[in-house]
Amino acid sequence: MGRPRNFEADTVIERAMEEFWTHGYANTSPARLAEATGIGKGSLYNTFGSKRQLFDQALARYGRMGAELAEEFLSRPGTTRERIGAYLRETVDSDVAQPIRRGCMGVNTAAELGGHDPEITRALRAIEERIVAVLAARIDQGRRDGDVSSDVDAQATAEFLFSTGAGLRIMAKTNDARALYRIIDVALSTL
Amino acid sequence: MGRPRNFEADTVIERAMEEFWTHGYANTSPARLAEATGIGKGSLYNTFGSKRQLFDQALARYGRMGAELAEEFLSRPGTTRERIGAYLRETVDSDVAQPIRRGCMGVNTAAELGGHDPEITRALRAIEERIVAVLAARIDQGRRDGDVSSDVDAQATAEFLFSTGAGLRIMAKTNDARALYRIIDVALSTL
DNA sequence: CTTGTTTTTGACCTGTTGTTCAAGAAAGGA
DNA sequence: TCCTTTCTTGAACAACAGGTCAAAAACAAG
Repeated sequence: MGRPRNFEADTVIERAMEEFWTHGYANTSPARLAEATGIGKGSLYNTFGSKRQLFDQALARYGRMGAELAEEFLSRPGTTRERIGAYLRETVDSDVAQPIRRGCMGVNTAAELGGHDPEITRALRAIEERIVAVLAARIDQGRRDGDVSSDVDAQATAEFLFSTGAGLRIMAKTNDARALYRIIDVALSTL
Repeated sequence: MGRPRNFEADTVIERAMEEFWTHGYANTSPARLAEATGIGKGSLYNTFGSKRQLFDQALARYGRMGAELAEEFLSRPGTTRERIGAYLRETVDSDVAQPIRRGCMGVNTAAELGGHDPEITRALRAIEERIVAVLAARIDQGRRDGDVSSDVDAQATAEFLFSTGAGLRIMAKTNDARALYRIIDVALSTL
């Protein structure tokens, strides 16, 4: 009953995510969101409640995508170092391929709202923990396989590599791919 | 001749820097700047031209401060690893000490405006190069002193450590000091 | 003093922000 | 067919953004 929606909420969230990702939270106006998603401002508010709630959903979606990407790259065959290297290079490549360097939405959000907004800070933390867990599991596997020294602390190194990823996404705003690749090589020498 | 200023431009830039640092560019309004600096909006525009130009000066000041901090920490006695470790821990400590985690103004600016605004991107790049040069010089010294292996590529490792610093400042938004210290320890193992 | 010059201030301006709302459109059920 | 319900849209809203400006204030020189 009632008039049916003429859009898919998921598609709207995806387009909103792109917009927030590219321009940040403060610099993305409802008018811009309406244009990017193709639906009216009224529908946006009717469906998602507020700009902030839409952002929450966009960030959650981004977090899921990020975790899936990490899982995908780290589960493929190869040594731990090869796989983590491929994963980090992939993030660099996809970053550099974009006409404007938008970096990582998680990192950008951490810079803009992390520490100020408790709810967003928690959400970021949850995304971080999920990816760190994937990295730690892969390093642990490497220790069992013998391609990673047993001296390596899987959790600490996973946190370090996540931090390296964050740093890389910031550096991607001012550096070219070659410099970023060099940084990855140094980071991988900890394995 | 003429009415004298009843404020020091440098003090105003410093206060504005704090404001931009804490809240970001978009989230710092002229009204807020006027309140934080203690002078009227008119004087602000009369002296600095625009919010953007004031920001440029604030960022330049931040860059100078950052380079000086790096020089100071790396010039003190100790091994390369000790000194760079102390420098990285210092940034973590000063971050964690603040009631709200504001991170690094350079990193925050890179996330917000880097890649979008060519002039700001260049300014960030200049700050980065200066600090990387300080790090590279210290690593080179370490190689001569013998506390760093000659296998270590000073420039690449300096870029890596700068990137680590950027990552740490992002991680400081969601992690406690202990986790950040652990990340520093792993990063230092590349030396 | 006056005059000329450079500040200072807050009121004011225009455009935009995030949000709401009234009016109408598109369905199913009575 | 006419409700009822749920959706759509864009106009309208108060608040605030970034910026300007006229008037008054504070000095030095004549």
